[in-house]
Amino acid sequence: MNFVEELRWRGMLHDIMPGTEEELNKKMTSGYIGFDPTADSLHVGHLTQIMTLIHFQRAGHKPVALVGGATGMVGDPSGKSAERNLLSEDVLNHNVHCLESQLKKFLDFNCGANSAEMVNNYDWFKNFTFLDFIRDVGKHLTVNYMMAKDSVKKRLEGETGMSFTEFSYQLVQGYDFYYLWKEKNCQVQMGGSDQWGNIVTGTELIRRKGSGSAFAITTQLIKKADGTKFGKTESGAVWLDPAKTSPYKFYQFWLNTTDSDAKSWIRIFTLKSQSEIEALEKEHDLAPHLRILQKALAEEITIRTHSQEALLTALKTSDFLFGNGTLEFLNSLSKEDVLEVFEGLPQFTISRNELAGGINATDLLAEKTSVFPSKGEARKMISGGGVSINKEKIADPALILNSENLINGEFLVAQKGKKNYFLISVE
RNA sequence: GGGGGGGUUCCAGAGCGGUCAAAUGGGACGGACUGUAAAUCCGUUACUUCGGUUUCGAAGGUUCGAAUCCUUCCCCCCCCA
Repeated sequence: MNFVEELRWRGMLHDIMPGTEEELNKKMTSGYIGFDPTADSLHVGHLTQIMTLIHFQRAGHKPVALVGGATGMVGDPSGKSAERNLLSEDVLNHNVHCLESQLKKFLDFNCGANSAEMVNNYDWFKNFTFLDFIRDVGKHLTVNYMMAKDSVKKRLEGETGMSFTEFSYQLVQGYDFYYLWKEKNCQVQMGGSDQWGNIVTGTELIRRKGSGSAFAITTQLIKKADGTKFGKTESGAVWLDPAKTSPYKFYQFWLNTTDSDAKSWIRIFTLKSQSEIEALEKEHDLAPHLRILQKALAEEITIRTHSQEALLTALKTSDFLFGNGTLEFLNSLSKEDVLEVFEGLPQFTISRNELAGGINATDLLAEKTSVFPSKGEARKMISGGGVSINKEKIADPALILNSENLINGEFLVAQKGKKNYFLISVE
């Protein structure tokens, strides 16, 4: 199965420039996707692009991952309703390094001819002067053409306007494509569907400035069935960096997918074959409450993004927190095992003496620890029946806790709602 | 440079001298139900030692009393040149 067919049956393909598929079938081709360093980690939203590169490589082509040290300085207006804040150079550099090391995990950089490659567009922009740029690049495209782009039109029609900086973004990205086409024979650029305009600016530049041809493929933006934004949870974005989103949270994010989303996502975010997926779906429909699809999805992505060990810890933690999580179980664990189960979950320490004297629940949760931001909120939540200590609901905000409540003589387990656990240990 | 319109609690958006910690909607969080789901219903959504205390771009002022009136400043948007 060729690359484009692969994307097609997985439901990933959004738009493809005529002639692209034929070109890819002819020979090994190199193609790139750009990632702008707007943060110090990629998040799950980037996984579609990562998977696209993986499929590209598996189909025998050469994937190039571009980290936008230069484009990140400008700010892509696509999909943004307001002007962005510029990041400082230090922050950008840091972000670029973080992204590079994350991307390395997903692709094979040492497999001969179609080894993956990593580039940073800052390398070819740092010595490009403004005058050279507007003469050599800007001259080839009209403002009329640039203004017709969706990303620009929306902002012109909108309320907040758009700086010249962001208006220029498409030229900068367009030049990237031109540069890679010229220097590295990179003929295809891929990206999310919101990138179509920017990518086409590149192929246009290649046509006009280089009299060459280049191709474009965009992938579907991931949507949730309920229309809300993909990749966000209560606690913010779901990052690929385990320090920002623990593997347990990461696993949980995927496990909590709705049935209909799971059916499309398992095609997009796993490498399972068509028949494997169909078999899983059949199994899932027979017993939806077992969430076979969600589990398969969560497991494969967690392993790819983190590791087999990280998955095991995530499973163990999930099992305790949502399965047969009893106090006896916790009591039977050693201190180290308890800490492992709670790894990646919020933890607090209080002094043993303080607890020995007795602390009321409100003070403990709002003052001694920051389970709640204020006492008022802690009180309201406790009265509303939303708080448990050691798996037992407490109803009285003034309940006094002391050393006798400790599990293993070390820990208190606080729960806000059902899903939010906090470990409080004494020292 | 000239003219106009704005900045209200997480967001959108009412309020336009006291009855305003501020309508309504959304979001978020919690409860019931459940599959750690969806839908639905209910509750909470500035801080508090529950006496009060700080909020409506910022700083002053008028008033018994201001988010609401005045002055200055900062910021945003639109139009004209």
